[in-house]
Amino acid sequence: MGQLSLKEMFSTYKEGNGIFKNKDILTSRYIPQTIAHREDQINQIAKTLAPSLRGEKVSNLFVFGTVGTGKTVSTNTVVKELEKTSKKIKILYMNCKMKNVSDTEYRLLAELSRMMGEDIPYTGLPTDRVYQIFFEKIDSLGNSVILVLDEIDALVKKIGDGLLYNLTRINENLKKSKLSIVGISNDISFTETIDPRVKSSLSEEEIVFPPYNATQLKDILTQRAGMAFSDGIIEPGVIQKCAALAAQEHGDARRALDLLRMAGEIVERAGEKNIKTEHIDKAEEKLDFDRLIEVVRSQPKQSLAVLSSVIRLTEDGHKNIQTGDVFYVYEKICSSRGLKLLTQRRVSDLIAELDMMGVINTRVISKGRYGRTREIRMLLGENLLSKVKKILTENDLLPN
DNA sequence: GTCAATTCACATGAAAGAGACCACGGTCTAGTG
DNA sequence: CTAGACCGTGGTCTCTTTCATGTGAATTGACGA
Repeated sequence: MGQLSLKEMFSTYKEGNGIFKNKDILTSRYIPQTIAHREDQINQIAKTLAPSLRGEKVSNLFVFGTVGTGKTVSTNTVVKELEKTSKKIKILYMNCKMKNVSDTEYRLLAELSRMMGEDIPYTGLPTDRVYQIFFEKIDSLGNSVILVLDEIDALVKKIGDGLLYNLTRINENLKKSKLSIVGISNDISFTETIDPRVKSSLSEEEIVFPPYNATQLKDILTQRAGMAFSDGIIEPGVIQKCAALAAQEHGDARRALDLLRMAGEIVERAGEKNIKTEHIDKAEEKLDFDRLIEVVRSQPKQSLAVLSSVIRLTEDGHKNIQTGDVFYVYEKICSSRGLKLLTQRRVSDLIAELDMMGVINTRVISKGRYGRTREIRMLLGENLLSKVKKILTENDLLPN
């Protein structure tokens, strides 16, 4: 690429041919002034947390709802307002899905302590020591502390409910401060998996966020699009289509916003003037594509080797691929590349992980006398497959 | 023909190990006045 | 005397292995009609 074309590219990029006024408004980081169709829920949250203004202990609160129903935004809005209103309230917000922050008890406590200004090393300390530091720090604040645990189901899945148990009982040992927990979860059935004692104390109050329907999504999109895009860019029907697609996906507003933003980016890059409905289709395709490629690219070598085995078997025309077949091919790949050979137990887990990520599709079936196994199918279409194969080639893992 | 027992090929769980990373405190060493 | 290098100990974290147990329907074989 020559100097000039780079320069040209950057300058058109900078000007962005006037599609976006403010792209940030379409990202999930953006917190809108008013949250449409969530007044009831926000009021409920506010009512539950309000006693903290008088220094009283607030009931622990559980917020449910599928992805993109505004749980996080609504909770954050209330909580931020509380913090602004009273200096006696300290908010600790933690997204439990964050990698390397909330993978373990230690890290989570350390991070929370850090939020309160305590310097804790990333590793090396005994966990009970970190507990102690955390307790003491909270008590020393002498405030109402509200701990918001977003995606709390992910936390329990990773490190169990022991931490939650300790947190719910922490008030018994606190002299000056009071701690309340706000748990946010996508998974309503999640409470069934935790210790009943934790469950009862955690869900003193519960608030459910129902999914948005298409009409509500349309309102939200219209509101945001007006601020994010330049006037007259969006052709009629685009918002409707976006809302309808997202409504199919359990009323996920985040998805809807992503679609709209991606459509805008596609139009911007193509140097066109208007967003048309077909751009939404393209956006949907591209979002899925990008996500999957990113997932594959971030996989460790062993996992890629397993994926490579599946691809190999598929391309050789095998139907009904099962774990044993994959392991057989995987063994060959490992020995020819000098890669360390994992046990079948581990490979079985890797296959399950690939399934979770949506790269392959598996189903556990029992074939009677011939055992029980996973039936494995490739999911990737032509485009994705060739891109994935490129990644495999980069890692020298493509058979032959 | 019927029905319970058997069997296969893994799935799934739990526990424990390996090796990397890190903090902390003690000891050693070289440099300084 | 002191700052910094170095070492040993004790801790966590992630990935993995080892051992153990579970699973569901095709197959088998005993039994009775």
